[in-house]
Amino acid sequence: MKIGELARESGLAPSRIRYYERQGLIGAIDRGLNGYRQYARGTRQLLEMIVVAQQAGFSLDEIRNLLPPHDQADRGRDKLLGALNRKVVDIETLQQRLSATRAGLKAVIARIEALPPGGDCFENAEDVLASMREQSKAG
Amino acid sequence: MKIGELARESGLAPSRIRYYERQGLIGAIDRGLNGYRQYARGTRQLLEMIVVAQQAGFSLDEIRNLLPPHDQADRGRDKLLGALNRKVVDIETLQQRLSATRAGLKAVIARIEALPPGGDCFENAEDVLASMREQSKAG
DNA sequence: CCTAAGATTAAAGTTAACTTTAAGGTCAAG
DNA sequence: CTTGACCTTAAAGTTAACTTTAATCTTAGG
Repeated sequence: MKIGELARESGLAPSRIRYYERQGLIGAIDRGLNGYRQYARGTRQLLEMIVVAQQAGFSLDEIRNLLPPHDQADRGRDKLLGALNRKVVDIETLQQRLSATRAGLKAVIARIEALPPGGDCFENAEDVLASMREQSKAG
Repeated sequence: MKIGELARESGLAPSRIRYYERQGLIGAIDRGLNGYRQYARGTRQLLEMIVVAQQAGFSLDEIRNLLPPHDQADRGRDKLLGALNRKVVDIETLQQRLSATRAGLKAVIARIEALPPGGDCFENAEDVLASMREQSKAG
């Protein structure tokens, strides 16, 4: 599979795929006699994992450390499992942060709705935000 | 309150606060006779809201549109409520995306753990990721 | 054979979100 | 009245994550 096809299938620009390669995210790629990159079937899934992780707020640098080494297959399996499990924990952390944020926002909204118009919103939001901070420490 | 004090209280660098002002995130600030910025009490909360929104994955550009105009107080109240409610929706969307991601990861982990060592991880992850994509469309 | 589509590289350009720098003005303390 | 901490600005520098450009090579089709 050449880069153009992989690009169409994954929805990523070829330049982006080459960029990820330069950044060490997808390892060394097989080359045909002409020098063209030849991708294995798994690469599309790998790219998707990268994109998913990015959407969850990970930098490419973090993702590189999260992904298994591209060479050794079996030592990679254990590292992959460890990385995936840590990633789940990271996502759970993020979820808790979002829950706290959402709860805080809802509290702020309730306060503002209960107020007579004309007051200083931020003045009244102070303790709400304080409790948000507490909550996020506890979470 | 001068910028240094606000910086200490908020944990943001003064340069960052001035940058937010240039970007229109905190509006025009009162100046003393000496030209120093004089911040109102609410500014610390405003900065915190900005940071929280950033951590939830919003760009400064999105945040600018989310925040109420800095001038009119009462028309601002309604816009603020609208913005906050939309933000809650945004957070809920993100939470759903994260849940889908987490579920997908857990499924991938279960698959890999069930495999005999030596196989091609990505090969087997294919339909798992397919179902992840379904889930995120539905969510 | 010619052409168009698609592959290659290195290097430069872009955008967001800041920080750093340079050159200065202000203010409280000794 | 000078020193040091803090403020001001405009402009330049930084980092991440890409994209664009330029110059060249390969391959498939009429």
